[in-house]
Amino acid sequence: MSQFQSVKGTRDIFPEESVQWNHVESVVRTHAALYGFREIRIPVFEYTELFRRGIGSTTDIVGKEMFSFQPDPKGRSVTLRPEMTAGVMRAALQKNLFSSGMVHKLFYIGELFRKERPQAGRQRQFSQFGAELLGVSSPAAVAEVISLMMQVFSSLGLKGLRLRINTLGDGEERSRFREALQAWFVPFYDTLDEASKERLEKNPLRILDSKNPTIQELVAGAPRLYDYLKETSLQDFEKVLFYLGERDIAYDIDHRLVRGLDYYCHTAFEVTSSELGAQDAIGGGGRYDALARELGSSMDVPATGFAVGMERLLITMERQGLLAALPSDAPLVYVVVQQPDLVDNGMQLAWQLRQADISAEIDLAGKSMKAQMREANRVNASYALFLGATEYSTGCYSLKNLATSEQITLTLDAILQFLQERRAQKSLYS
RNA sequence: GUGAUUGUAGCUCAGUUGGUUAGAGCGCCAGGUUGUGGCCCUGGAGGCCGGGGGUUCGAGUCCCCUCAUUCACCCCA
Repeated sequence: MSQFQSVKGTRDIFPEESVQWNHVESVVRTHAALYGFREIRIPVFEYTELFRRGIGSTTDIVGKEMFSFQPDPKGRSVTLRPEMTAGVMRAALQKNLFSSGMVHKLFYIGELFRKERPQAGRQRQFSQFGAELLGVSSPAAVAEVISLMMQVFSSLGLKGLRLRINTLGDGEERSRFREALQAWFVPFYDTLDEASKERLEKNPLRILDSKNPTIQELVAGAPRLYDYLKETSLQDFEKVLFYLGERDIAYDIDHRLVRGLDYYCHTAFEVTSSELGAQDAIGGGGRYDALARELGSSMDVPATGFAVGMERLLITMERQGLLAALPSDAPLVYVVVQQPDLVDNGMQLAWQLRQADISAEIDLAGKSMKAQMREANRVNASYALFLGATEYSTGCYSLKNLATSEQITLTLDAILQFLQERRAQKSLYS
């Protein structure tokens, strides 16, 4: 259309929307602090090898969705982060955070990049917030992570979200199950669709959560991972469910839930929203005890984490009408100047208001008084402060409440004091 | 990567079987007595009808290509 076109799958967030993002982010920060998670910020790109090893080379993300490039002809390939977990783990290992067996609780908010075809709730650049609990892995740790995530949702006012949860067992249990599953599907090979055939080779577990109805019918009769779990794994899962129950967190056990990333084990979970289209997963996570080893660590770093898609979260909030009532960023005062020869004084006045912590705007384009008033109305200012010849000579200013049309005339000091009180009240209610 | 969808003013959209200066609502700007907005009234600015090629006396309307959008598959947050 125009010569100005953002890259496919990317978008701009203008001020009206930024208010919404800031709101969500501040709720995230507040609750993370409540649980003792502290923020980590890591690079937007990493060596490609990190993701290949961390996420798994059989996954679509690594196979075909990474933005990779070579910054220097002889250098190593690097990749725009398609997810956060591998990077967070790398950072922790690099800093040797676990030398004394410590536990680290970290959260993040940041942009990710995946070269997928854009559609509703899916972009090539998107944002997630999430948390990683590193250094210990236990049902208690899983419960902490899930309840942080769910508490953010409920604090934002979200309703009707569905938490699905499952256990994937440990590596050994999973590989026995995997073989059994493969063997079971072989006789039905010809009835499988293309995608499932490929999965049968690479990652048979993922056939379980196929969207294809005929595949789903087939899956109903397939072996269940549960039957391959040892007592300790089952008890581990039961304990997670126990904690969730204690905290009044509703969940559905879903045996077909298989997370797409290779590093998960034991508990895996996903939160979906019926408000979204086909891309209905708003957040997900699980335990990934083996990730550190996969990345080459010589010691075990058991861990649990979750990630939530900001865009999908905001879409859901929008559909539930949760974005309308957010506090506005409108100025408290709009300074209205009567005559051109008073604009310098007006500028000074606006500056004085701001010095007193009162948000103030003033016309910068030499507009008529009527236009200035319209502008004051348009930016939704609470008050108009008039500066004309009378005010200039008397030192008393007229302040108009734009909602009630009431107008008072006071000295500048009195007005500053009045507005500071109003500002305090305003922030109390917003 | 596959399949479909849409592309006309800042925004949401109309544009009849192809036919003279392409429209509406909202928004924007300016007026409606001299120092005061929101409502109302009047006027105004703003579109090579996504881009390129073709058919035709003539195309926003038909055909092809291209770019972009949206939705679904795949996969995932």
